[in-house]
Amino acid sequence: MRVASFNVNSIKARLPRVLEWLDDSSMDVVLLQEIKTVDADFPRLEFEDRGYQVETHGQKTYNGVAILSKHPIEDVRRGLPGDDADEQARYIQAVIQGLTVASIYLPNGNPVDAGPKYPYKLGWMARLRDHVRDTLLPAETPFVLGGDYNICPTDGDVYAPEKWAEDALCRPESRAAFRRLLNLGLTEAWAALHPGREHVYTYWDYVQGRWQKDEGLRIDHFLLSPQAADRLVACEVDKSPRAKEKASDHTPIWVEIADAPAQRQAA
DNA sequence: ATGACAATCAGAGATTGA
Repeated sequence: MRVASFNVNSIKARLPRVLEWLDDSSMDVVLLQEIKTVDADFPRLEFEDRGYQVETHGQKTYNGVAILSKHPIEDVRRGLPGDDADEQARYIQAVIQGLTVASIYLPNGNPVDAGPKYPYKLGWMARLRDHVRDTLLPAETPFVLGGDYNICPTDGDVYAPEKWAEDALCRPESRAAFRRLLNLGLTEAWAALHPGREHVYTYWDYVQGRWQKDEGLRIDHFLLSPQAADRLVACEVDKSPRAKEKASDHTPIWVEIADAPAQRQAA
């Protein structure tokens, strides 16, 4: 099963781009971030016409996540547990053919020095870790958490690390929180399959020809449970959508998860 | 230090993003 993650930076502004990419790629499941619309205004018919089921967790103007799937979607959960007062739509989870998937839009966190945004980011990461530790891992089932993590795990994931050292995407506290998540026993799919490979990006700012100069950041990731990691066969970044007119500033990343092995017969 | 660019809401310009 192929699962992609794509921060579209507004599903309405990006609809033709996303549809043409869906037609060209062969994804079973697509995790979207920054749909920037409420559920009622999500263009679901266009996706249903292409054979995708649609589940959204939207919000007016900002954030918003969604799951598209060619297979039935079960047990949908909206919102990250741990703070009932948090109204930002950044997490949706579901089960598809026995695989738990989540679409994650982790807070950006800038500015670091002032205001609530950086504490909110670190708090959100702590809540995600709690959810993984207390609910997802104990189930001992395969899961993939895909999305825009707004974290550059290492300096090799940044075009100019010295310029970004104090940014919320690169700060030591941000990277430590990301490692704490991995240290629960998760596998970061790209890093696992492309060890040592640097300067492969999933985001390029619109300004100053960043795309043309390949000055980007790797901030979109897939984190896999042990049961999913055992079945991981591929993880790739598809740069082609970023080159188009009216592109998102992100490009899709996808993983291929092998079918579950047949149950071993009792002796 | 600012703005480079894109999107939203609104119907101009502020806010957000990474």
